[in-house]
Amino acid sequence: MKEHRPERPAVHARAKTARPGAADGPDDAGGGAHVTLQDVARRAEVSLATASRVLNGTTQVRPDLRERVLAAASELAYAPNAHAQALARASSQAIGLICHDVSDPYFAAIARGVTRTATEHGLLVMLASTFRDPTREVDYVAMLRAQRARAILLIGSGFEDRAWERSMSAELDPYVRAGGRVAVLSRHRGLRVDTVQPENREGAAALARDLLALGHRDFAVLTGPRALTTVVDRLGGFRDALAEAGVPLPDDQVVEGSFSRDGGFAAATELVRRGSRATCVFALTDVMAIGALSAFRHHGIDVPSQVSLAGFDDIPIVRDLVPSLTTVALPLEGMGERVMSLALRAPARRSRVERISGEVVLRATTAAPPEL
Amino acid sequence: MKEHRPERPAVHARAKTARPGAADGPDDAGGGAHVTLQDVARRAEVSLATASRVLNGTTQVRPDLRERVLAAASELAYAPNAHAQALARASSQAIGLICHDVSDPYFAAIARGVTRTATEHGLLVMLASTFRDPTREVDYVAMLRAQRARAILLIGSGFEDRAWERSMSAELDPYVRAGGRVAVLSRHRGLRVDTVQPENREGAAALARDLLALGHRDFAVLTGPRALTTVVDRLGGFRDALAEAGVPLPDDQVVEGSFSRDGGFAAATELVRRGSRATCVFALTDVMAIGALSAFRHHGIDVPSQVSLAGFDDIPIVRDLVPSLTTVALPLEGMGERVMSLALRAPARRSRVERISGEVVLRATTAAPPEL
DNA sequence: CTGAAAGCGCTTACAG
DNA sequence: CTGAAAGCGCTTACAG
Repeated sequence: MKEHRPERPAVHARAKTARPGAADGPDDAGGGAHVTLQDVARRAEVSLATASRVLNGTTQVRPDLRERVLAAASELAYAPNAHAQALARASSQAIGLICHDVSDPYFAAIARGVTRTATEHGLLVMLASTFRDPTREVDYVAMLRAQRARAILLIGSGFEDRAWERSMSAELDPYVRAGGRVAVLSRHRGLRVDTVQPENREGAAALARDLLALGHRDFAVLTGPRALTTVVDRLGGFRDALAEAGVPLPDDQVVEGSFSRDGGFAAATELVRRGSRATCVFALTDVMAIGALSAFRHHGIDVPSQVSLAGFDDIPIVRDLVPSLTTVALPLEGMGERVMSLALRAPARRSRVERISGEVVLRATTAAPPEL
Repeated sequence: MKEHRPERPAVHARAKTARPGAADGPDDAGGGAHVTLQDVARRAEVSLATASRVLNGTTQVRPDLRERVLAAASELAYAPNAHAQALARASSQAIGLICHDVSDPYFAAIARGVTRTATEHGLLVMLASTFRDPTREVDYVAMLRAQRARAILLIGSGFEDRAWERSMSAELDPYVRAGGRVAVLSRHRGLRVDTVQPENREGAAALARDLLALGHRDFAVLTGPRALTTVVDRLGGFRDALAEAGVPLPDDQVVEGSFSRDGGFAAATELVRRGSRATCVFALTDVMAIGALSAFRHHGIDVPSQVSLAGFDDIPIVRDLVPSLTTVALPLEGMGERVMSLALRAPARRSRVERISGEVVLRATTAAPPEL
């Protein structure tokens, strides 16, 4: 195909900007320049405008010209420069997805829903993992804003922190003002953006009631960082439902760990160390519950005969655990689809909130409390 | 901040291109235009060039001008247009990551390594899940090429299909010729690009030998689609090692399923249905093994006392399974870092191949075969 | 150190 | 239906 390479125009008004790896001339062996629409037009012997029209299918173009353009594009393996298109059209084909960690099954399932929906709309997903660093989260929003992403999706609990909220708003507000779309999952309403909101409080309360019905009266909770809204809601809902039944949840029965398998392991271990006499333990997320399950096993404590254990989320793997995990099921993949769809809809006068209810699923990690 | 909004120049050589949501004037309530460098320069009363220099820190700029530019940018909440930058600089800040499914723990772990490394280099990751559709894979490469992604990473087994190989090369070759970088994980060498190659064959062979040492002589294998190179290598390595020990692997003891939890469940069920008398089953991936474990349990077959089970990959969860899974451990996150790093290095004369060896980890799903 | 201006690769009203 | 040309928002040699 070398002989097909069109000549660059011999005369430029001024010298071309030198670019690394963009050598012109005969010795472009390693790293030639990209083929441009101009190249295609020249080879098809039509104007730039015509070539553009053919390739975008906007207007009618005479069949023979059309053929020539298509042939030229294919022969040159032309790929339009998305940046130039984005600039000229003032819109991009990408959306941004910010989560804490894609390798966490919870986010992975949601990301699956998001990417599938995005693909259906011909959009590309730019993925960012913050690893729970608030600063990095703000930085990513700035990058996505620079990318003129069509929408920015914030997945995962926000931080209860005024300073963070301010700097986040400082990025988000101008983005929205300029026409950007923002949708979030599991956030406090402080952000005033379209939201998909799992009913954490209600789900945890329903779980508490089912656990009480099993006969439990001594509970412990494995929580994540208190600064996360999800933690506040799930813990609050659980505690309130217990209180309604006249069952207290002593402070020393609430152990904090990170929202991870190891965090759950550590928190459960700490619980054991404290000599907890809880007959039922609620881990605020399934991922923590998995760690707790391992910790109990490690300490020779049988689940559920000695202690019952419940999680929250219903990530795919927990069905296959032995014993299978009791949890509050959330339609994770569907939630991903919902946030993406929400962000694709025209903005509303006031922010929308889609509530997602959780469903308690009693599996094998919970049973009646052991006899005294 | 409304009063700070700089006036647009009153006179244009011709009317501004009308853009949806880009209204000028007083009623830009919903969806104003983005703030541009021009706006910043005007407010700081400097030239465009100076504003650009300050914001990029390239050249020295007089301190007072510098201050003014910085102040203006911050007051206007300026975010540079990455597309314009990409166009002017002829390079972008994004890399593309193509995998089969992010929500699969195997890919999730690798994606984690990739994104972490990308972040360290200030790069954004564009993520695409193909859900194992070869056509979609080629389409994504085209999109990433259009985005002028700095690098394209292909994660996951390729397809043994001439037609697919051709169309993939048709996209990849011009991309590489134009200076794009490509690195792949688990591919056949046909693609001639930098590769991180887990030693599937050797790992499976080592596993076979350890299983033989345990006393097993009757094996079965749960495979994925034969068109995947990973399947060919793992199955081949396993079978060859058995053959070396004079142990056959009958064709009817090799059951094919999809590379997923459900595929593993189905394949194991089929094995049971066939009345297999294998004492040891090798699932080609951990994800399949998880499904198989559930299937055996479902059929009342105890692992490992009645049948031993082994997987491959060592995804994070398998340590927490009960019984914990015997497998061939691959440094998944590290592999993600390696592909990303490979793609960031200058291209070599001939493609590099980094071999990653797997390590057999005997856990609780394997034991000596039951007495006859 | 600073500014005017060309150029990056497209799209699209405007005038045939 | 087609082409010449402006404009999208930046960067960066070039000439002070």
